[in-house]
Amino acid sequence: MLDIKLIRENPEFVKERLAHKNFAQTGLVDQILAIDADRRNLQQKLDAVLSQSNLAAKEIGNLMKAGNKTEADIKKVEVAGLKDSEKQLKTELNVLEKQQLDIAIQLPNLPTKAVPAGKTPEDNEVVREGGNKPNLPANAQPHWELIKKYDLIDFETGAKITGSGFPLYKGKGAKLQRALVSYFLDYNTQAGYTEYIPPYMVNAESAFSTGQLPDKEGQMYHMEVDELYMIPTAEVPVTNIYRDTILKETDLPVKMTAYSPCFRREAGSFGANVRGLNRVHQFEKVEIIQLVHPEQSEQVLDAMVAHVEGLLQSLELPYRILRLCGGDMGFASAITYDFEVWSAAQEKWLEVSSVSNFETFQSNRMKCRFKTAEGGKTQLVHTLNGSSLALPRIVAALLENGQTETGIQLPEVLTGYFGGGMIG
RNA sequence: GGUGAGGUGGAUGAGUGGCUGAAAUCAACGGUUUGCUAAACCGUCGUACGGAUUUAAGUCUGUACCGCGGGUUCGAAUCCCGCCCUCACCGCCA
Repeated sequence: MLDIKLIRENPEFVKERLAHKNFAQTGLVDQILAIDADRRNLQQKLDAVLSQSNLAAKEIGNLMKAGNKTEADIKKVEVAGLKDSEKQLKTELNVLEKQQLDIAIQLPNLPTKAVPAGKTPEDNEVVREGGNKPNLPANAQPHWELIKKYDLIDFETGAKITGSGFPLYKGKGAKLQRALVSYFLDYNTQAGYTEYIPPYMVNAESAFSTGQLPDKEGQMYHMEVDELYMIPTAEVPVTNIYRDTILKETDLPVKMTAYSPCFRREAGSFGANVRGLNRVHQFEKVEIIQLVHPEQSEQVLDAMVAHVEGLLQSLELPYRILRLCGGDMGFASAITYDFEVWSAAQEKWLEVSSVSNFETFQSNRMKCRFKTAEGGKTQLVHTLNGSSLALPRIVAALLENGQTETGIQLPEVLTGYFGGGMIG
């Protein structure tokens, strides 16, 4: 959520940045300003009335104590008139506050100046590429064939148990998941991230704080009976650890990592893009999250990008890093880097990580602040997060890129976790 | 699911209608003392939304908030109603 003070003080800047994000309804900015002005005006009136009745109540109390009942009764009649306008003003104020909030939550985060202009994925900027694309034999197979060949995942039975997009991992396939999760968590904790196992369902308040509600309502599984949502990412429960808190400046940065299954309805997807592991409703992911001092967030973002890049390098996968253009970025993000790995057999790039700086967008919703060491002022922290990493497409790339005549060659770094270097 | 108890500031915890935005203690922060540490002593120590003033840090000021929402009353942390949550015991269960 954008800070109303920023909108108030710099509306033209806000509009310009929203346009950069390809957000059409810049008229909302003028609307919210008008409502904000009315709201403040009304609050002043209400406060004045409340102040009067507070004073009157005190006087009545004193009169009663002095035994002057007649005077007190006269006062009471006076106050009765105030109560009516109090009630009316309160109602009006509530309406305006609600209207203001309604608009505020429709406004996406502002992109930073580093974000390239553009509307579609084609406009994303390739920051750099790394790793080597393998030379596969002519008969190289896509991962869904390899999965069958080595009996790693049973999609059909998963569909029988639950529905399509709920993979049933089996044997070495299951073990590879476990190996990857363990390796990723170790890699993250060695970099100073504290490991968590969060709840996998969250309440509406948590989903609102990180920006999933109301923007992505339809993308989450929703337990209506208990009014809970299955998490689409560990980002939601883990970031919410610090909802409604005021940290000390010395507590920053807070670095957290968590493995969780992720649940996504992805109602809109179809076609070849959903083959195999390319797009599923339930998948495993290890997430990294940081809460940092606003002055640090830019360089922390770079550090997190480097962190994820190092992880991909250790997996010996060919990858590239994209800086997303304004139009392709998420609602809550100020700047996002996407990581893609090269799927050799499908001959296309698969997104495996998304690292974002949300600046104060989430913390403003969450009311996560810190007190400065000097002056003791409270201000909003910056939040950042990224996948480190999402498993399915990593597995797809590992299988496709590692395929040989004799089996699938895994990167060296996994052999200890997997208990061997080959599948097959 | 049943029964009982309870939700007050960072923590413990007092407060049953006006003197309470809230005692006290602890923690934290600043200072004095000290060779260093500790102790002792002094001081500071909630948040949000507004307003005034200041170049600004700030200062002054209004309102709201004692789990959440509503009600009674001139006046509510305190009384009433609904909801949520926590704890204990029982039941069920990995």
